[in-house]
Amino acid sequence: MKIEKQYYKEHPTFHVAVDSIIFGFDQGELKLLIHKRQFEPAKGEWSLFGGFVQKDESLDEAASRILFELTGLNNIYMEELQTYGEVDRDPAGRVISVAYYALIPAKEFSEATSSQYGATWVSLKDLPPLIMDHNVMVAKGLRRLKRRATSQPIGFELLQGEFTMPQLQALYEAIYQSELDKRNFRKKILAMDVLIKLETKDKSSSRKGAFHYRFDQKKYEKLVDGGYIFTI
Amino acid sequence: MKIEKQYYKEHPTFHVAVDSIIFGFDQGELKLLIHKRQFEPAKGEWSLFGGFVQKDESLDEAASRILFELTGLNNIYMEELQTYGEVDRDPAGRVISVAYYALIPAKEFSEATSSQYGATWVSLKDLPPLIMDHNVMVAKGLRRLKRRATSQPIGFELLQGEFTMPQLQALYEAIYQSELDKRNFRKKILAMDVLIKLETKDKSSSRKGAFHYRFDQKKYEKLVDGGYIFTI
DNA sequence: TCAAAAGTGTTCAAGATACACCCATGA
DNA sequence: TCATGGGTGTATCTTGAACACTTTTGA
Repeated sequence: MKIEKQYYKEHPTFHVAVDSIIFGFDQGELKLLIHKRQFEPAKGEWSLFGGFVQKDESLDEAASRILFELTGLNNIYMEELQTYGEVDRDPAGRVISVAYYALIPAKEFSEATSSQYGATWVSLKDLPPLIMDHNVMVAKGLRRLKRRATSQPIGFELLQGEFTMPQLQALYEAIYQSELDKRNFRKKILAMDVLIKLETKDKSSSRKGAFHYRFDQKKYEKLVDGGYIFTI
Repeated sequence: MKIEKQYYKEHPTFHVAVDSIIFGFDQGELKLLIHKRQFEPAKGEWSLFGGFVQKDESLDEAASRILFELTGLNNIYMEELQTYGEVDRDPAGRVISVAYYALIPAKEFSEATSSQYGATWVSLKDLPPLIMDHNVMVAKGLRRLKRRATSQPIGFELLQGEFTMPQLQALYEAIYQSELDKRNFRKKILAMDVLIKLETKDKSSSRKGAFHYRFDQKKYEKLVDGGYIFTI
């Protein structure tokens, strides 16, 4: 253990941060969760949610912890997006930042904003300038979201629990920023055969009401294990 | 500058390494460049090419530098793949590793092995066990390569310069590990309209000889800028 | 002259797209 | 009763998949 320690010690160490691109979906719009930075530099400016990795946690754990601390949300779908390591990306010192991308289910949407840290959902259409390279991270996150959406039923992550076909369609329209034909959309989604149609209806947006659906997690996992690739 | 420095200093720092998954293509096979580790722990075991990030370089720069130092190759296509940060992934201490994926053009293939560091090309079919989580990294790199290959003319990175249709097809067959119909393959590739057919022939593999092609970089960039998505 | 790889078109099936009307309901 | 959003089927086009023979040439 001595030789290696010595060899490792010849090399520098760095602060490692995690920044999360948190997408949500509300009122027909795709949104991003941001807040005003609590510390210098750039205190008070718009920023992604982030924080420093600690000694006893993995990167994934750090991302989850920070999301929980700042929004109270747990068990959120997160995945690593990209690591940013330009020498001068942070004016206050060398920080290597691992960007994560996360999807907040609609039902937890409002809870996320009740935090003490001033979390705010902003529409992606009018995203303000963010600190440092955070706008670059968001652009990359959006690209990933779009790609994911074409090959995985990612929509279900954003709409956990019960949802209606028109809601699911609106979500995909928000992601692609284009309109879809509702007959073709239904056909494709139902052809995947991973939805359970419920007896209940959602009447919040029409007199007739739209049937609730639920995502059949077990069926989905079976298909994926069997090598099935979703295309939406 | 004082407040922030103080805030940053409350947080731990980490060794940050770069490990490269280097793909090459030779004799109809997809290969990976590895070597025997030069230092403890796990000295002498098979490992990806890697090293520690230094103070004055970005992650991308570190990856390029390390590739150059260990193989003498420059200007190689590299992109970040994923960052690995499990607490105990390195038995000798906490190291966060950024995995890169790289494609070595066929014509530089043999030069890569002439290094003093014992670089060796191994077929992906019989990959030996690698140290730590390097096998996981390779698996992820392979998935990325396959996906990239379906949506970008990545083959041209691996076959830089002049190549023939049969060579290009062999490359895609190696990536997908399945056989392709040569008529359909030609049709698709030529439909992309980014290849220049040359007058010369490669006669190394048949009496008749196969025409050389070259990738039309400018045409390709124009198409991509115009939003075109390649599908192979 | 023949062996060995290069080169070439057409048919068919499946999947994607375009498109218009009836239904249920509460106000 | 009517305005509003929910729900449904068919025809057409596009795309990918399957498939066999001719050409060139050096040995």
